[in-house]
Amino acid sequence: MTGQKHTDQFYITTPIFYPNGAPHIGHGYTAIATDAIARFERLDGKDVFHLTGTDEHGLKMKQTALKDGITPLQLADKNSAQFRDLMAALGTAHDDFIRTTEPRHYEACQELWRRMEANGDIYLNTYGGWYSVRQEAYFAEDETTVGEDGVRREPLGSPVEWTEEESYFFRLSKYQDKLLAHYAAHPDFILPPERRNEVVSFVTGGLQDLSISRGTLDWGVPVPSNPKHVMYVWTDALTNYVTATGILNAGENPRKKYWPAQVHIIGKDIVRFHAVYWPAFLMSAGLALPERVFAHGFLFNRGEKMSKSVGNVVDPFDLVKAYGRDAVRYFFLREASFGNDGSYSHDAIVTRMNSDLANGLGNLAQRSLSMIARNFEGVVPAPGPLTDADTTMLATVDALYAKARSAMDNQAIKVWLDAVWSAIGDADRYFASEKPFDKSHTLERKGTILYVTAEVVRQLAILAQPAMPDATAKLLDLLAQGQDARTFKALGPTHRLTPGITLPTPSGVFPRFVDPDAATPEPQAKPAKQPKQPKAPKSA
RNA sequence: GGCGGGGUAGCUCAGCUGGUUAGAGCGGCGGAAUCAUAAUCCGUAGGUCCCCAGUUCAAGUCUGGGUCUCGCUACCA
Repeated sequence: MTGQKHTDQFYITTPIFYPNGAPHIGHGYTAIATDAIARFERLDGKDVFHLTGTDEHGLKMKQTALKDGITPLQLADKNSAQFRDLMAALGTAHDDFIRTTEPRHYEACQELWRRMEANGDIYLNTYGGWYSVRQEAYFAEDETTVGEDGVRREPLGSPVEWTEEESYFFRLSKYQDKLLAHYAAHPDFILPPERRNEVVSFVTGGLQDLSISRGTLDWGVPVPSNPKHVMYVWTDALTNYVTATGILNAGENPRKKYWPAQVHIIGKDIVRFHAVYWPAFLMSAGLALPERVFAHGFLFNRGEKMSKSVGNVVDPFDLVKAYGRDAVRYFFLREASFGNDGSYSHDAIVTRMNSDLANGLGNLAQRSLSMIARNFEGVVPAPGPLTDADTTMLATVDALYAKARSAMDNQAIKVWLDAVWSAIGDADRYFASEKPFDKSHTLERKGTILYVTAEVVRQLAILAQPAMPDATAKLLDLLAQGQDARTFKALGPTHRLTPGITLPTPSGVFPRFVDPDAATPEPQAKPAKQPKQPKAPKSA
């Protein structure tokens, strides 16, 4: 394995989301995964900078705004706020939320442009294509069809005509070999490997120069040397990662130290932009390249792609409302291997909630803590001599950090969680075989078993924090752990649970999910025809 | 067409550089236990590891062929 550099800084980004409409589950998935990674690194002692935001320029925004009778900026304001709300609902702890309509971003984009231009990589030429006046957009030839009337039309039916306009081009072709050399020298630059293969194959096939400005659009960042042109959307959008650090802006910025980023988390649909265009832009501008681009897969609703026409589009806010923030986070992170596609359904979520959370971690905590409460008046017992079973159990949980760390070196989120939950199973077996409830035990032996179990729960809770910040916080409260005792430094044999401390009255941390209606359908956003049964246990 | 992934127990999937009776979770079935949120533990379910042919003392794990499936094959954010 080839982990990342273990510096003390960790700059991680989500893609900036296109607020042309309301957020959907895919946005939520990316945000949750990125947040879990960021939290993990932060707990592991890194100086983390977690960035997210919205990408607000481009033709689509303009068209939607026009249709709604508002300005593009008004549309952006409205929808960008929804993405902020989503982050809040999911409990992400990002450090900055960037909007591409902010002045700092204009400044950075224009500076990047100037540098690429100064390096001789930008030139003016004509861009030709089939243009639809109505759509204000170009279409590839194979997207268009010639009707019986002899008129060529784009997919939505408006006529197109061959149009050529001035456009600035970026000499992408110049970077083919440099990119290939970079991929070769940094085998983990693009993960997972399947995505890397696709990119290498694409680049090997030859690169054409890229049209990076539009003269027919006014909703974007103006080209410095020619304000009649606006930067093409990817030139604008990708730059956000650099903007947020301030390295292309005038003045001091304590975040300048964060570039280059350790990892860009993206969906697999935008790999090329991040793994080809973006590094080429950066090379041209003389900036360092991010260490890694990690492309995750998609989550499908019961294995089917979400689509408005099928009517299985799920609102992430509804999901959080129905199952709770932590459960949704945990499910998304555990269910699918990060990088592969996965699927979700009401049944699958409920199974995870009940099996892994309520019956797993929740039950383990409850069965041990309630016995400490009853048998030791809530005071953590001092362990007596340890048996082989005790030391084995402790060794198992002590080994967890190393496993989690090496998994997360490659953003293998599921591997990390699998390891933690595997230890929960071990702890249940330990508990069942040592039987602290057995009447024949001395009080000391009983206390030892409960001590060991509570210590295991403590470490499990610390390790599970990045996935479920709320529930684990409660769990650590139940173990009377101070804030300073919750980082990964507190893992392992050197930071055992302190005997003699008094614990609060234990209470359940992971509620069982009980269907209000046995016949509850999948978590689909229903077309309004069926009256919806409230699924949230506590909603009216 | 080219390139790249996949096809393993009812379901979802692990199986690294080839090596004893092929694993986990969920579900099903049968026991045990009673600390715990009707939670937990144990046993079991007897799977042609897609098919064919090879290499090898030995292949799910390598080679060739076939088949099914998915992704990429440039300006859509």
